[in-house]
Parts: sequence; structure tokens; C-alpha cells
Amino acid sequence: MGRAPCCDKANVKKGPWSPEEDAKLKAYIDEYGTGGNWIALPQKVGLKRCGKSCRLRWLNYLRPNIKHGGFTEEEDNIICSLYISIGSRWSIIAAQLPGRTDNDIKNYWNTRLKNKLLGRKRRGNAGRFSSKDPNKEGNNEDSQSPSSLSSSALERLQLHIQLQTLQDPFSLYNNPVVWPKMHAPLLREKLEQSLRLLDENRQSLNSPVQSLSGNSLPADLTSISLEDYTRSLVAEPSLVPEVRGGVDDGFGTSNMGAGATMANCDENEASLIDQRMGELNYYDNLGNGLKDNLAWWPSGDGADMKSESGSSWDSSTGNVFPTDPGMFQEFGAVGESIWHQSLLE
DNA sequence: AACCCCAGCAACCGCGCCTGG
DNA sequence: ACCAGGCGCGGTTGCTGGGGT
Repeated sequence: MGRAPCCDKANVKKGPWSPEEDAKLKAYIDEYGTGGNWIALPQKVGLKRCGKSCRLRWLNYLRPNIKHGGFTEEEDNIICSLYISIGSRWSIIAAQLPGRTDNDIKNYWNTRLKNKLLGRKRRGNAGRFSSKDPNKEGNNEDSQSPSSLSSSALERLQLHIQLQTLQDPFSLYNNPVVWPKMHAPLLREKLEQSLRLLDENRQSLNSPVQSLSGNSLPADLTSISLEDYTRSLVAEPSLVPEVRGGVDDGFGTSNMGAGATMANCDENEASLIDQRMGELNYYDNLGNGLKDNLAWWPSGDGADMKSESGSSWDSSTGNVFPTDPGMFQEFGAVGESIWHQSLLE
């Protein structure tokens, strides 16, 4: 059974809005408000438009104090941080940027910011690529993405690792999830080294854990962290995976060096990472162990994440920080680890 | 000058959630 | 508890202008 249409599709105008339509809608809402019913609004205004279309036009264009274009560096940073933290929840991101609409931010992200951050070359800088050649950039983007990850999930993963690498070139090297096949003793050594650094940093900084946007996290959210996760690995060396077949050079079979970024990976490396997703079940098990201790952890039965809060509001700073590990569940174990790490940053 | 290609953007579409009856 | 209508959101589409060939 199909869904009932919200309006009579045959009798509504579609496409770009004329200045007259804009003026009518604006004048009406300025005087009477929306009346809490967008569906009935077009009739009252005298527009042959769908109520949803009116709502969109008002929210994205006619509403007072709307800013268009000219995103600042600071806004870029906020968008980037929030996208990595909470994903494509544009309305939440827009709420952090007064005067910006979710649609505007979404478009800005998709057309400019994403390419800028992922280091994709724009036309003109490095020559053009003909669409006739399927091997050139822009035509095989999908083929580079591991099939088991959604493009947005992979994108967030890439961005997170890229930003993390910028902040600390060795953080990737120390990430056991990125080095799943590292020889067990070496991995153990690395984990212990991470903990030592963590302790040293904590002593020298003697400051609360910071979120991506630099705000202190609530204590209960810092109680479960990558640190606990790492300590559990060190305490239980048997949990560290055995190297399965092949020549182990201490760095698995990956040819990705320390400090490399996902953005620098070629498609072979991307597919390698894809293959390794399936080899990380033991991390999943660890993750589940942690989940048992977390009342706030969303159920893993595929419940709709959209209904989860996904973030919490800090009324003192007006910022949103990530509280929802489930938002990274689409990454599997890798995503969960990333979420834990984001709490430490 | 003409054509082609692509980035940027506005608008549409459909799904899920919320709320009132 | 259930249903229907409205709302809000995120993904997608399609148009347009500009730059390169």
C-alpha cells in the first residue's frame, strides 16, 4: 500500500520560485505566521505550490537572517568536526551555525568542503578528465570504495584518520584496528607504549578530556574509552590475534607506512582495508564486552539510529558533542574504536 | 566562437517520526 | 493500541553558469 501524497501533484507548480511567489509567501508569513500547518498554507496564500515546497522555500531562502555562501574558516572547522562526530545530521550541524540552513551546509559539504578535506583535485588544477575514460578520476569513485562500507561511512573514516594524522602523525601507527595483523608481541608493545604516552600526557596536561570541538566531556562519557579498551588488550594478550599465514613483517601485509592516510591509499589499499574488516571480529567481541557495561549503548538489533539522540547539547557552550557510539556502528569495529578515540581527543 | 564538462545550488522526493484523535 | 495526517530530515535530481578545450 503506497503512501498518500501530501498534495495534489497534478495541480501544484514545481521548479524554481518566481519573485512574485516569494513575495506572496513572505508577506503572508510575515503577517500571519505559518499557522502551524504547512499543508494548508499554499491555499491561504494563494499559491499553487505543495506545502512542503513552501516550507522549504521559507526555511532555506525567505526566512530572515539567512546567510548564503561565504563560509568562514571557523565554520568550515565546525562543520568538519561535527560531520566526523555525528555524520550527515545536517539539521544538528546547522543548529551550531546561526543563519545557516541544513540544505546550505549539505550542499557546501558535498560540493566543496568534502573535496577540500579529502584532497581531491578540482578541475583546472591538474587538468581535466574526460568522462569517456572510465579509468580517470571522477568516474570510478565508487569502485574505490569498499563494497561493505557505505560511501558516507568510508568518507567519515577517511576524514577522521586524515585529521587524526594531521594532529598526531603516529596515532595511526598506534591504532591496532588499522594494523590488525601486527605481530602479537609488537602490537602489545605498541599498546603499552600508547598507554605510557597517555599517562604522561595526562600528567603533563592535568586537564579534562576534550572533545573534537574542544569542549569538556561529561565524566560518565569518559569512563569508557580507548584507554580502557587498550588496557584490556594489554591485560589479555591472548586476545591479540594470531598472524594468519603469509610473511609477517610486523606491519601485516599492508604497504601503508606510518603516517599514511586513507586519502593517500590507492584502490588496492582501500580494498585491503575492506578485506580486513572481516578479520576484526575479535574487536567486535571486545566491543560487545564493553557494551554490556554501558546502559546507554544503543541496542545492536539494527534499531533505527535516527531516533537516537546521537549527540548531546551543552547548554553552557551551545555545542554538540558526540555521545552516541552507535553512530559509528556502521563502521563495525573500526568505527567503534574511532568513537572511543574521539572521546580522548 | 562553439562545444563540452563539471561545480554549485535550488528544489524535489520519500521515508521515518511525532502527535492528536 | 492503533491510525492518519503533518512535519522534518537526508538523499537525490536537474538546471545553470563558468571555465577549459
